[in-house]
Amino acid sequence: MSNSIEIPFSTTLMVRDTCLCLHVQRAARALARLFDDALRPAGLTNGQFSLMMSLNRPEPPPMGPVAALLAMDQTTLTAALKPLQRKGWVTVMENPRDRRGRLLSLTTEGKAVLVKALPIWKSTHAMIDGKLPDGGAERLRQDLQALS
Amino acid sequence: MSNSIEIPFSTTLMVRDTCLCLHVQRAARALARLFDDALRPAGLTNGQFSLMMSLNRPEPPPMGPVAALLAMDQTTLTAALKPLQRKGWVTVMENPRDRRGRLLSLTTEGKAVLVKALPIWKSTHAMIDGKLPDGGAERLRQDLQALS
DNA sequence: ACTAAATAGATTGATATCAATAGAAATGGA
DNA sequence: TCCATTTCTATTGATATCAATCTATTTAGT
Repeated sequence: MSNSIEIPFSTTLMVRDTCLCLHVQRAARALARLFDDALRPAGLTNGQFSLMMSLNRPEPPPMGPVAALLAMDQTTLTAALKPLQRKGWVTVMENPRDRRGRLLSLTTEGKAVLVKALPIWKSTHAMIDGKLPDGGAERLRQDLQALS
Repeated sequence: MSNSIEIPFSTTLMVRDTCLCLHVQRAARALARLFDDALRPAGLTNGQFSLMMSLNRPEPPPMGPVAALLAMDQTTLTAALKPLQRKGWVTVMENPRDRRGRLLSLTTEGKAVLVKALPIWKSTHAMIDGKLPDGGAERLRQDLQALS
């Protein structure tokens, strides 16, 4: 038979070494683990920290803009809010101006958790920032933003 | 009372704008959606494509090195293999040299799926590559690797 | 050979992610 | 006002992710 079509190993190596999607997913997993480990004493994951920090605003935002800011699906946001609500750190209330919508806000306890997490974020971020050359962080942020 | 401690909004904006973890997670989600959409006709997600491509080797690798290459937890790899095994694209066999371990290999059908997916990857990757300035892709890969 | 330590994966439980779909409420046009 | 459309969110089902824990096997020290 021998009618099987194969991709040469050299092509595999090329894809592995160049695929931006793979490189970003890989870095995302590594950074998530790093921040999850660091933030664990505060009781937060990296995603929960980012979400709660994005809720620390003068006015409670609706879900749509928050999901867009985090570049996540709205259904993902709905799910991500559940554990934070259970812990009493986030409040989800009906928007009186538009009863389809919800308004998200931090509770006093939620704000206290963020206060505890902030210095951890600062030191962890400074650590990974130091792994990049001067100006590398800003360059990286711009490159990543260009992909979105 | 007013004993609630708050983080100033300016700090929130600073964290949002500078957090490399958030920027990488955000880009990871956006890129995953982009490649998932593109690869859907081939029946693969971006992660499945990367995993199967990494199995396209002369010798079937054990799980550990594959998980390390993809920077993912070994338990994640175990779970990710399940749907691919069910579809008959990947074979997981006991390593005769070390009966604790497994050897991963693509089936003929799995290789055929990869062949179908490769041109989709190429065009999609060229498209996002074009969003970066000249030399930006290589720079980005190096910056991301420095974080891992 | 025997046994303690190390290693390779699997399982469980919790959260994260998104597509597809459904529901409720607001909006706009007739 | 009425109805079709749009908008905002929730639910379901599938996969992805990791920590904690477990089993089986190999390796190393004796």
